Amino acid sequence: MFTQKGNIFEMNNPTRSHIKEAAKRVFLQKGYEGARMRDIAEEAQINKGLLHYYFKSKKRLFMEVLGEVIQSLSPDFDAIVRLEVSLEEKIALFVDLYVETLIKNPIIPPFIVGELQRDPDTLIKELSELQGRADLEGLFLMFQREIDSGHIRATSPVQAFMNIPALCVFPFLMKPALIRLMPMNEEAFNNLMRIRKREVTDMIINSLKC
Amino acid sequence: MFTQKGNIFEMNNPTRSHIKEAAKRVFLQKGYEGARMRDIAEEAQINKGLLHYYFKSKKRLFMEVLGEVIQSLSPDFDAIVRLEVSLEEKIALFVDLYVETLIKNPIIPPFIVGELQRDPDTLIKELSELQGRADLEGLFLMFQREIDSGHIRATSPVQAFMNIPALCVFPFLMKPALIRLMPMNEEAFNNLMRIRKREVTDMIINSLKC
DNA sequence: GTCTATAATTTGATAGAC
DNA sequence: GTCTATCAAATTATAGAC
Repeated sequence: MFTQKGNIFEMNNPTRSHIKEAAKRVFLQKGYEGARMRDIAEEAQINKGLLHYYFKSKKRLFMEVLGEVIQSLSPDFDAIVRLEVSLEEKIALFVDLYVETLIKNPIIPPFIVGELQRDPDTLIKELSELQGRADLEGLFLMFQREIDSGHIRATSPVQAFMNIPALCVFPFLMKPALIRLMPMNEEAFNNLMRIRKREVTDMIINSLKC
Repeated sequence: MFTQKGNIFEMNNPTRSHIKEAAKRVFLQKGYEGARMRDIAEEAQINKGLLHYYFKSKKRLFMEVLGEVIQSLSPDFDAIVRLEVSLEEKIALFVDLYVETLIKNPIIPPFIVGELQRDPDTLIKELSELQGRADLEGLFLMFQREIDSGHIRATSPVQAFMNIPALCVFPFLMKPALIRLMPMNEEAFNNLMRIRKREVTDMIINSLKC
């Protein structure tokens, strides 16, 4: 019959989704190995038995959470690719979207890095099912067009595409170190990242000049 | 009397250091939470009892391993800073050292990211005791001199110093994804990173031009 | 020092009352 | 559905023989 798993039924099941949200916070913070079912029950302010009633096992609960996290990872870069603006503006928009998304979800990067180490295949599988492969091709095509028309220098797209995430995400991975060593608070860090947008955008654009 | 903890006595205690090396491999691979004392015993090909005989507890064993990992993180950037070569060459040397170190120790970055999330204060404390603070000041001084003499544009050193690690380390954090999505093997990945050195060096130098 | 056996604790999972 | 009580398995840690 109707499974309780789909998102469509989730709103009909406030307790279930409430637990899942609590689990998401705990898993994102502590990772799969570090997270305890007890922690999740406390975070959701229910007892452990109920966790198993709704999700059967820690693994299954985690898989559902992972699915949702992956889903949320796909803000529409598509829209930017299709915009009728210059490459420079597109890059600026990419960087802006990246940094703002990271400011909203600062603990996703270390979580992804941890999962990539613990169980890469499962994570990759979930990522692949995001059907976002087409977008990537669109990106490559755009890139090639720009090279052919002489707007940018011929360069490896793999290398180039790595640079925006590298420059944007890395500071968030080092955030616990940065805020302690500077030192600075959450807000100061976010300000630094917003200022950094310009720096990153300029670097990327310069690196593509002929 | 003489404690067995110091490095001086370690060579007199081959079993102990042998266990520690095994523990290092397991902790680096699986992280503190994911590592099992049983895994470590198997890796060292001894039994669990002996682990506690030498290290008392998992926590203590981990702390010793962490200390050694942190120590190994300090290849001498100092020497490069002091070299009598142009800033451009220094940057190229930095990038080269960074990438080659990462190729030799590819699983350190995700380990550090994990620890930075799990217990940042302990990690930072260990890092601070590396007495490497002086070097950092030297780096800042060098940077400021270059700005004053007009060789590079005035820019935030915090931002600038983040860029080399970001561009070098990030691909290693994404390595499990990259080798599966391309796909490529270990050797191909390392080749890509060696080719990337030039790309990164150029980006950094360009970003500093007036 | 090294091993085997076992204790003590933690943790994921289940059973059953309400 | 939700809770309490409990179980079974896993995991860290210790005791004691050799």
